[in-house]
Amino acid sequence: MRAAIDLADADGLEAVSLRKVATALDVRPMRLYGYIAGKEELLDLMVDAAYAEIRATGDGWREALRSHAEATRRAAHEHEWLADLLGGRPQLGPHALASGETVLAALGDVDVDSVMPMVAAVKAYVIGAVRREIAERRAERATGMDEKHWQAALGPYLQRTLATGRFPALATVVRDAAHLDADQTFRIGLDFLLDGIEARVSR
Amino acid sequence: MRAAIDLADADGLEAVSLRKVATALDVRPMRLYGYIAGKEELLDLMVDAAYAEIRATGDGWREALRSHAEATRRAAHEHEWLADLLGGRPQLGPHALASGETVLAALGDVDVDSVMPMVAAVKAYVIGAVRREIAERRAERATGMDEKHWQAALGPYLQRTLATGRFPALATVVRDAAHLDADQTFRIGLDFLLDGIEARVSR
DNA sequence: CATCGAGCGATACAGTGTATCGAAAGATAC
DNA sequence: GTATCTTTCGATACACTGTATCGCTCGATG
Repeated sequence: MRAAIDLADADGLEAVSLRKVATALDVRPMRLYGYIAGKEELLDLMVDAAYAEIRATGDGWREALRSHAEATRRAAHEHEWLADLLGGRPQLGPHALASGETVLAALGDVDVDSVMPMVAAVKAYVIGAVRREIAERRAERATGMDEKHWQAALGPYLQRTLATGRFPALATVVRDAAHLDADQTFRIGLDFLLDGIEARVSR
Repeated sequence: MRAAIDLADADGLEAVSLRKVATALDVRPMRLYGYIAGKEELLDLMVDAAYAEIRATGDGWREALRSHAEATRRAAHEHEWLADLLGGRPQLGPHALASGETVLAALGDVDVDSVMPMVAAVKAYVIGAVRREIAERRAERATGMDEKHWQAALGPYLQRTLATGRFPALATVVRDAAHLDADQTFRIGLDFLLDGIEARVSR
């Protein structure tokens, strides 16, 4: 599993193959099946290992949810392949459960029936936000490699398409709106969600 | 692309191979490269085609965002493979842009700098929520196949793990909290988010 | 009618995950 | 100490995957 994570960190998830993991461990490929049931289980183990770093800190439900969200995002920045795997399968490994425990422990004084929807909503938001963020980062890395303004980076295609006048509202927003960076976008969306939760919970 | 969607609808995304698509079209595999650049482009085309059904309806920003979210979820229910692809790469195809246009058009009277964060947050939530929902649905289908209560469905493992006492908060929530169905969970989270947006936008 | 060019597809290559089964090694019984 | 049994191990094989290469075929042009 550690070998697989190293491979994925270096060259992405599609670089993880049982054969490469085996050679990294100086072992014959079939030997891996003595420890894992197949590749899917290996991926699950990788995700669970990543959850070891995802913990909630601070007091109160809001700070717990916020810190858990930021920790998840941080882990995905460190291991971009996590964005490909998060939410893809239910995570019930020990580290994932321990991670959930840290956030639920901080929600002790919240109505028990509200806890699940709250953390489910935050987790859903984080998964989607991180996915989009990593996807955009990869696209920037693939094309451009240096240009900061994605308008120019993703090239003539969008410019041309927006110039057709078929998407007036989209063109207006792209032209007139301030473009926030990834950190701001993530935090604003998270604040939206936490504000909405606060309004319903404390009422 | 239509052939690929049929394959994915029937047997999941991993059943989509260029060879199978080719034989479905009664064509030799290499012939496909006259129309697409590779498999990734085919997947992008599939996603863009799915976006054709994802539109925002109704008046006002809240109803636009809500309907867009529900439409996305509906599309993912009809094409479960969409959950695997959503958010994985930036979507700039014509149908995806047209989909975004319908929601942005309904946000005309919102401060232009607030528009992007609003739709980004909703899209992120939807992607994550749908992913988790489909993942859970698949897990239920794989194990059990009939049991409604996932506590029993995912078997002795969780029961045993929770019984260890290492995750007291988790155990309490699982035992005491009401378990909502997927529809309710999705809508509650979406309402959290829309409420939070409303609080910040109209202020 | 001949030549050329472009579209096409058979073949090939380097991979992938995993099933099978013979060989080796370790543990047990005498 | 030897013989049997059992468990562990790995080489090989299979059915796939996406895609590069390149010779062939066929239609259009001179």
